[in-house]
Amino acid sequence: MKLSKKSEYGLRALFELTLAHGKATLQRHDIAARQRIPVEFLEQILLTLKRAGLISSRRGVNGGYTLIKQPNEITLGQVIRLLDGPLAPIGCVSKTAYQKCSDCPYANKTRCPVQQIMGTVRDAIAGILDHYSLADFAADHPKS
Amino acid sequence: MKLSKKSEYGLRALFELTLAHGKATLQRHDIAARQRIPVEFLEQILLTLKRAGLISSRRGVNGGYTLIKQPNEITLGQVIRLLDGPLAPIGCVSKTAYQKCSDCPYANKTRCPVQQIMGTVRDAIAGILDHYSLADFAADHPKS
DNA sequence: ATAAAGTAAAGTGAGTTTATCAACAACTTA
DNA sequence: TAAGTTGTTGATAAACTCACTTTACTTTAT
Repeated sequence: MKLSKKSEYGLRALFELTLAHGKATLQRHDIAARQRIPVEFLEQILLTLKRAGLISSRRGVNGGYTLIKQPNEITLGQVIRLLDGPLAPIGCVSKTAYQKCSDCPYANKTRCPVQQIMGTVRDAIAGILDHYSLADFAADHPKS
Repeated sequence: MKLSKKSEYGLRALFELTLAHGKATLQRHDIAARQRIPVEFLEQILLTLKRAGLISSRRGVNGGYTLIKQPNEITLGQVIRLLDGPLAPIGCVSKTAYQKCSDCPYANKTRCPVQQIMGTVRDAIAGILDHYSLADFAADHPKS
């Protein structure tokens, strides 16, 4: 049930970009310094966020990164799925990346006891994370 | 946000033991066969469940494992914590195994944006898993 | 005594996480 | 256009975790 550093850093980076949204572009070392993230690792993360169309970057002297979508259009759920994979604790209850469990004795037959409760957990997690956007994220922490 | 195989197998094993509760003791290969778990791995799991006082075992010819507590006294949350560690997605929001995040720029200062939302997630997960017992687990699947 | 069963710890191979590094491409300003 | 700054990409790798496996006991019933 763990969130990876990758996702954590990704969220922190997007938090900074949200605070700067509409005001400034941030360079990787700014983000890295403010959130204490290893720069090279951060690059990797920013790259996948860019490929996913969440942020854009400008090279050259006054370059840096900017949010490309509105903060309220990006949910934490999206971000974590992007960086960490499905939210579901177990493949067979994932809605965005369903995977049949190959070895399970209940597969394709009757309902599986584990599957049932984990489905509930998944819904709870997704319910929170898919309804919490970067805008909410930043709104809770106006200063800093 | 993943549940390990260890926890999954542990839950399945306890499910079988719950069904047999009061009726029979189960041997490791019975459990393994019914739930398709590698026997040797299962042993390891049963051992930690035993050390934690959830089950007891008898050696020798007609040995096997039995639930030692009442099914409604064991929650899935307990089991998963035992086998997988804290439910919290991030150490600094765990209630049973709190860990200060060393590198976080918000540590000890103001509230951390990530910490806040992850706290909510933790509460949701724990809320479900700590109120769902083996008894509920088995009640939902009377036959099989 | 012996065979069935559980106990315990260490080992293993594959994969993931968390980075680091180097070379390159592109952009900006002077 | 040259110099300098920044982003892009891919390779590499240490450390760790996962999911078992192996090996070597110890206990118990018959």
